[in-house]
Amino acid sequence: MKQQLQELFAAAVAKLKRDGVLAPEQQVSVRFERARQKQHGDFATNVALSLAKACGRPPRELAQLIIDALPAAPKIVKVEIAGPGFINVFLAADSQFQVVGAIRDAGSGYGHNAMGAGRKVIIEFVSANPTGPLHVGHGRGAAFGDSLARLLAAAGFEVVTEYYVNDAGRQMDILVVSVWLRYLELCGEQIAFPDNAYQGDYIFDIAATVHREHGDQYRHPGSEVCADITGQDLELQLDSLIQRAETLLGQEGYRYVLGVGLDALTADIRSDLEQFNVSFDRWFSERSLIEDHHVDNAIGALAKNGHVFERDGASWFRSSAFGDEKDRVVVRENGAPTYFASDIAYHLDKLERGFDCLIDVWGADHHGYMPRMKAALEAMDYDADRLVVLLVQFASLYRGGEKVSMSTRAGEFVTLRELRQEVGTDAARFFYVQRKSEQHMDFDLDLAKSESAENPVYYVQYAHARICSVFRQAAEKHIDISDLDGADLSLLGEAHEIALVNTLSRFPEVVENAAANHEPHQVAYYLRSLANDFHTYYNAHNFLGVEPRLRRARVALIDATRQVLANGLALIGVHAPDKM
RNA sequence: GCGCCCAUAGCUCAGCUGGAUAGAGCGUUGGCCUCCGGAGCCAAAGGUCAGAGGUUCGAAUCCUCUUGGGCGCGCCA
Repeated sequence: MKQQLQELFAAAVAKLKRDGVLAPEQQVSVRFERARQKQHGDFATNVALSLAKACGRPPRELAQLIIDALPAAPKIVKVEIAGPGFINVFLAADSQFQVVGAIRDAGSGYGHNAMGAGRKVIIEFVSANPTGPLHVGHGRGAAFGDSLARLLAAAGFEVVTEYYVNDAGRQMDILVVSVWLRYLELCGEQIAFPDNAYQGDYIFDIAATVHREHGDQYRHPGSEVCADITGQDLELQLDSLIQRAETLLGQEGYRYVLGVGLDALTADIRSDLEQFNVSFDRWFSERSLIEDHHVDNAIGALAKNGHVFERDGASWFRSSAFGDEKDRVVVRENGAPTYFASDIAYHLDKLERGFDCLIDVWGADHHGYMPRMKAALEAMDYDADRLVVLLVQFASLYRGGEKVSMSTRAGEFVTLRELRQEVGTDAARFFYVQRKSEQHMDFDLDLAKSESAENPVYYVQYAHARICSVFRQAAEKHIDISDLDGADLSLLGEAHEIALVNTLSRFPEVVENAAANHEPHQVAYYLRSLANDFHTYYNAHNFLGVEPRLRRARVALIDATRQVLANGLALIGVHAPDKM
């Protein structure tokens, strides 16, 4: 509808150009907004206001000229000038109800569009280090990234989702040490477990697996393991323990412990996310990049273009030449590539796989990382704009009015699993996705629990269940609601029906806007308002207990409503239940 | 010190990319059919859009400054 209006008005503007009212070279984009208030009609445009200055006429006079130049359109019943020069358009009510048929025809495809034109997009999100379970902070990124993927797919993009597994580097070493020390405790050794190793209970479970499978095979005397490592700096102590693990376990043993820990943690994360209704097309291993020499190749690509130099025994990428605030190390003095180096390789890999657009969802604490990543793409002759980084602000967690720490090492965080089990996946996802991603978020656990019954998600789901219930009632009471396709929609026209159908027809715009701006929260807000329109209608009118022709029209309308509720909920990964 | 994000009702948040009288939920107060599910509906109260300038027909929205909060500024990941 919006588009039809734009075409009509574009025609009017073209006529004014021919008549010399507007300069032929004048750039004009007619934009329509839905009127916020009923007395302003259905749609409004400010085109006369924005063009008034350029053509030297008062806005209201220009508005009249545009209206006079408008081609005939049966769907428009009235056009009027309002305020300083807005043009308000009033549509014929019966033409608006046609969307009911369109929705029922399109089914689950209603609201989808072709904006993406099949362009390939890869969305990387969560990508939490596999050193412990996901906590509620990760939940926000998961809910956001997954909803965004659904949204972009609905907008005609070819979407692939990926989880980048940081299975290389020091954190993995700390994991090995943590597991090994707990294992040694299980063997009966006296160990002073370091405060800065991973404290969580899940480390015991992994250690128990090692012990169960290999008994005392990796056992060494506690005195030997812990010799000479007291009294130093805590991080240095950890380094010493890592070295000790390497020498005492040997390469094979070390890799084994690492593998057990990594497998257990990634499997845990994966099942956790699946129960959160989030699944990834691929889990991409950082380690594989290093072992397959992709990291070397990426550094080579930078070097080939002359952007790598040596200093202090390390290799540096001259990212400052591309807008970064300083240069960055890619190969350490000890010969090991940095995390940044593998990340460059990872992004190069994504580009080489043919993705037009790379979307990274990062926690806000990584924002300083963006300039160097973009710099790397440019240095390898790629357009940096192909990388879109979306920052998700932190969720500050409160319990009983006090801020809760979310440190993985301390093991004191609230896990996503706990949240899910307490409030449920649907409520949690809706709660997360309601906030736009760049908004700071206060997540009060007590509140989330106590209000879970008040969560708007139930309001929306209830609307869906209620409609399903109407259909069940009809079947039970043998009320005829067949041939909805043949319903005479012109029988509709109550104020509540007009409000409802208006909201229904808005859905495609909401999807397009939400996808274009990467804002899933718009869908959540839309759904609330759609559910509100339905509940209001439900309370004011009877569907089944009216004469058959009107019944058929009304049931067709609520069937379309059910469809849009289901489509919208699907976009944010929330179930649309038949009953609650 | 430098950089990024944020500040809207008592609380948690929207505000359609600069539009008309700033909106929801929760909380508070008062109402609703013996009828398709009351996890619902209707109504009321609640605002100097952090503050000050600027841009223009028009600013919560754009620019500058100030205040207040979050987060960064590693050969960690």
